[in-house]
Amino acid sequence: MDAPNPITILVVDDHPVVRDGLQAIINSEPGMQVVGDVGKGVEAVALYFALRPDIVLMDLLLPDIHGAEAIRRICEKSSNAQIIVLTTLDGDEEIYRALEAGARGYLLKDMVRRELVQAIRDVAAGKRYIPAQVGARIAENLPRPDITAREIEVLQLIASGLRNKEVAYRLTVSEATVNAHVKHILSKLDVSDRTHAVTVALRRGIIHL
Amino acid sequence: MDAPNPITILVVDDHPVVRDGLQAIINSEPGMQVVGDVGKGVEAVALYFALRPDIVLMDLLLPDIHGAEAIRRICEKSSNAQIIVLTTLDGDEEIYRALEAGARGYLLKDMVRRELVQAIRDVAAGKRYIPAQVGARIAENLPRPDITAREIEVLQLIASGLRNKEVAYRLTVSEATVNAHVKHILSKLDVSDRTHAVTVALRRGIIHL
DNA sequence: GGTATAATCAGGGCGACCCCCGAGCCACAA
DNA sequence: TTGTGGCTCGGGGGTCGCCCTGATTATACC
Repeated sequence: MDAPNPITILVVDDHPVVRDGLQAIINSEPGMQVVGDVGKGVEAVALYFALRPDIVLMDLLLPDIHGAEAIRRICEKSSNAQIIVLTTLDGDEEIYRALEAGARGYLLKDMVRRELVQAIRDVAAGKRYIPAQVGARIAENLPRPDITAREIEVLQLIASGLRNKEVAYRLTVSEATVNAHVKHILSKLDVSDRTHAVTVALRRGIIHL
Repeated sequence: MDAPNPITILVVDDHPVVRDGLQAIINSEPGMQVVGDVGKGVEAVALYFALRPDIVLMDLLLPDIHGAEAIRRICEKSSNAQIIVLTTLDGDEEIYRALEAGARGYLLKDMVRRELVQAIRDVAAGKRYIPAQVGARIAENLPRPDITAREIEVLQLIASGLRNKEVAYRLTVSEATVNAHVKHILSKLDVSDRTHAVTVALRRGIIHL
């Protein structure tokens, strides 16, 4: 054997076909090996501590909890965990949340095989792997738009078609307060109406359908 | 050999990892074999007529043209083409457009291996394969919401944050006309404001970000 | 203790949105 | 021809979104 210590990898993705694809790519590469794969977030956390892999490939859209939350739970107890995010989402907010949670790398799913292998080797070696495509996006929009948790609540309710008065009732505050939140949202997202605010927020991953 | 005539399959998906996963699943199954894979729509059409596979697995989100358009181009010249749509999208409109274009099956990407194999065998045998999850969605919302092409234009412009007056200018019509279109859109989508109309349209795949 | 920010609330004003009614033109089908 | 439906356009009126200026609490940070 040429690899005394192959890189062990845990694959987390809710699509079986993607898990198979990743296994096929990784296992055909010398020096790395998939030791487990799972489709749900909580199971991923449990499996991580059972297997202690060198690398975790983590999708963000999982059926139970958000991938960033799974990353946070892992890094909370094991700060040296090396996790690479692997997703189709390229909204700013998703990237920020994943990196904040402790991810060391970020891959978009339209990557080619070479990029995946390189990312695994880089992160396994202790480096970070942020592709130019993603890095540029972060550099562009800094400073991060500091949308408040409360503002996101309002945004989500607006997206579901509620009027300000209805949002106010739902959040048990006055309509004036909702007006203020909306004003701040429009300002922070640099748009001039609530509809555009919703589409921008969706594009950035601040809210979801 | 146990399979004198294995089912030949062309895989169309813009994600290399998904193509690898599909190959891994299919080629490990007796009686079927991937004979080609490609990531773009126009190349898929060309490759179909070069390879003449029994089955095409077609993603809808492709970098160049929409998957439904690729299906249409194939079925135009080869009406007996057997195409299975394979996508993460579950909006009504996407399903309708794909089936109208000539697709014989519709699979969501969170399927398991068994479903994929079954769908291939069914469609190769001349049957249709519409999973209950998708079939129910079609049954629910029938009759199909007949949103007009013009209304979709308006919807798309509204989603990008334009006011009715700006939409009118962009389409070189009067504001009264745009008001009428908006009224019809709200009625057909069964919502009461433009913001909700946009989110519903996004969910149904009528428009995209 | 001073500063900053988030979250809460109020009144007034203007324009946009949405609904109601009406209408004519055109293409296609029965 | 008649009918159907899409696209176009107008007036009037009520509601709502958004802006403006102001304010008080609470929390966090230095």
